[in-house]
Amino acid sequence: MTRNSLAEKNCSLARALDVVGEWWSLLVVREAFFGTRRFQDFVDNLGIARNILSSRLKRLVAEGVLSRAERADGGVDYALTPKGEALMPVLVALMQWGDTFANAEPAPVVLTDRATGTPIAPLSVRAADGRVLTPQDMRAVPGPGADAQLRARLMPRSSKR
Amino acid sequence: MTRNSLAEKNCSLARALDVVGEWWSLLVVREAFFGTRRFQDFVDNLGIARNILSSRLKRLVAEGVLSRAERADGGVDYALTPKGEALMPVLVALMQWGDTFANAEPAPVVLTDRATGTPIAPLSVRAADGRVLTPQDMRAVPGPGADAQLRARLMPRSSKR
DNA sequence: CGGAATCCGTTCGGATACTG
DNA sequence: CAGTATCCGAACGGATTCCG
Repeated sequence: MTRNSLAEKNCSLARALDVVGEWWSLLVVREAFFGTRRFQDFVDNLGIARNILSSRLKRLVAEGVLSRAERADGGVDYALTPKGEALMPVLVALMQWGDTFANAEPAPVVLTDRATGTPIAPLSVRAADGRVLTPQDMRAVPGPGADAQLRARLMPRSSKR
Repeated sequence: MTRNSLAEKNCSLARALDVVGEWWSLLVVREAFFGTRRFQDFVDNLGIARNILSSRLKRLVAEGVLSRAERADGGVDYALTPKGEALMPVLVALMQWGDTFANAEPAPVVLTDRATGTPIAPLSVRAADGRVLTPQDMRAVPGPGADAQLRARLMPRSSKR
């Protein structure tokens, strides 16, 4: 299995990518964040092919990222579940990185704090005590779910780098 | 153009995905974070096909995410550039989400603060003043780079939701 | 060791048409 | 409106081979 093999890997990142790493998935999730709920609106706003959208929605619903509800008038609403809302940091991280490094300057969309109307802060990785960490400040260590191979790969190099 | 059309879109997220959204890209970046630098090590650690790795490395170098340097002994080193290191929040966000929602419980890898050895904090989106924001606390507004269509889509819905 | 090149099956994704 | 079904070209990705 080409893609699914990723999910089997001993890696949370691969697992996450297996769920939302497909080409349109995160765009669909972002649309949902923006308030889009109808099939047709997704099509119009994203310019996505209908069969692909159908496939992505199905997958996201199956994974519990979106909920699907038929309305009284026959329409169908897709909305983010808590699991889907938990993807916010992922979206924000990607958007901010895109704005900073991969864009032709002017940000098309700005996320603001509803209370103050001011833009949100740049995401930063922090220690448990709140200190902002750089990549050099961090270290990857085997967790409880690490297999032997992974453990061997992460432990030995004491502080080489 | 199938994929490239994404990059043309008026959306930082799409731009970011165009660069690091391909199937192996973020895994490669994560490996680089873990200290992997040699072609063969990427192959061994990720189980990626050599031609695909070659393609991804080339792209990431071209995009300025990785640097490529030939060493005295003829070997080649790939390392993260600042632009690549700036992807850390993206990786962390995905890993944490995967750990929390898409995994069979035990985290295979734990990122720790090198100074204290304790796990890093969960990522959270914050307002400019540091308050933690929920998705409901946020609002997407058109930025300076928004086109007419996007502007029309983001403005009108005053506070509906 | 670090690729480039080729082969080949699978999948992706757009377009279109059809259904309820 | 919300899909489903089909077609088809393009891309992906693995395996293998060859090379400096």
